[in-house]
Amino acid sequence: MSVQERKQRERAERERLIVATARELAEQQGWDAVTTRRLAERIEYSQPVLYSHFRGKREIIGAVALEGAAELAAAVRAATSAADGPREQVAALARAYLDFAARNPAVYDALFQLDGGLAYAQEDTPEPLKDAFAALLESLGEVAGDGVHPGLFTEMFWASLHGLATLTRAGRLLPEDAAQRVELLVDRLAVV
Amino acid sequence: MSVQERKQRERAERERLIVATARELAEQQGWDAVTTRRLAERIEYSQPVLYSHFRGKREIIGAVALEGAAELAAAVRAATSAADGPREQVAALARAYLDFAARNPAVYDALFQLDGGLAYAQEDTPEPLKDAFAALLESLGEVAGDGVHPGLFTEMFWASLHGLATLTRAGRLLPEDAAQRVELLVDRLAVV
DNA sequence: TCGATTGTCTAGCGATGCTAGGATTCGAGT
DNA sequence: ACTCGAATCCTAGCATCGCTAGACAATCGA
Repeated sequence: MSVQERKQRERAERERLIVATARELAEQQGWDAVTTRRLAERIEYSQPVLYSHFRGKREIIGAVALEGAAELAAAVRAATSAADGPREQVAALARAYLDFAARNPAVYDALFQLDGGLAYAQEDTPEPLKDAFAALLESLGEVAGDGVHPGLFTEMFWASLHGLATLTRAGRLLPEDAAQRVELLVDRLAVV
Repeated sequence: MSVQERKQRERAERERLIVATARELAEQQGWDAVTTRRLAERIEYSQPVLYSHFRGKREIIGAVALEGAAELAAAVRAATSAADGPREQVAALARAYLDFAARNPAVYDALFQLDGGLAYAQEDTPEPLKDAFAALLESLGEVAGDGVHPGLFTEMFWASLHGLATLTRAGRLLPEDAAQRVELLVDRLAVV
């Protein structure tokens, strides 16, 4: 039995290597540079090995996305728990979210821009995605305001952050005033 | 001279045909289906003809984006001018914007998701893009609130709309509550 | 030690964006 | 009216993409 277990371990290890390498390559040179050939070369295996772990490139993107969702949730929770008062918590959340998007553009793309074959906003949505939304909800729900559904408010707030993140990174918004825009957004949206 | 003029006209006409066909194909089957071969076949010319009009696929996307920017600006202005009062103008603007994004997903992608090789937020930004932003600014500047820079406010509002548009269309947000989210956004962001 | 199963690789398919170079058409000048 | 040059267009091909079939080798159970 031990032999099989060792093989399973090695296989899982290789799968992590694939995901980590894909992520690394994407952050370095963008997702366009993440081709199955290059990826295979970097992990020092042949192309078909990738397909014994994932159905295709999409699933690899999806795996990076799930990894990123967990990190995003952790980053948001760390930021909010270190802040005092609802207003400051929300501001910290917004900054942490945008900071994550700016620091991990490829991961953010995998999560929200590319097709990773993941289900969103449904029952069969993977746990890390649900949890990332939950992390937002925890702080944002408290500033939704009277009579406003916390989930709906969170969705709207999240969408605003997402818009700022993507437009800024795509060069549609100048990054200089990013901080001011965040402050303005928090001031208006959060009811304290 | 007349001969040359006729040729120029025909050439311009063919360029319009390329852009219109690319847009049509993208709306029908998505941008992935817009390959140079399919596009060439639809316009009943060979592939290299495309490259005598545009540097490559990117520029074709860019051309569709510029066309879309003009339409978006017109749609926004039509909606705001038909509404009474600042609050209702902003709500109409938001609805018109999201409606445009939902009705013309491929054009919206060309504008804000794909790389059309266009410059944004700079001096050499094409006029239609500047004008689309100006259309937003005209109405949104009035509800920025005291001491808030109208341009900055418009950028933030625009980012929020963009986030709602993209997340909804990508299946990250359920479309059922779209209207509620818009109303909430307008209520919070617009100072009347 | 043998046979079967598992694991991996080489080679190749169809499709992509883009381009070189030849063929054809067309207009200008005599 | 005729020829020649230039503009115009197409055929064919390149490198690369995601993905897969089928051959080969390594490994395990008997």
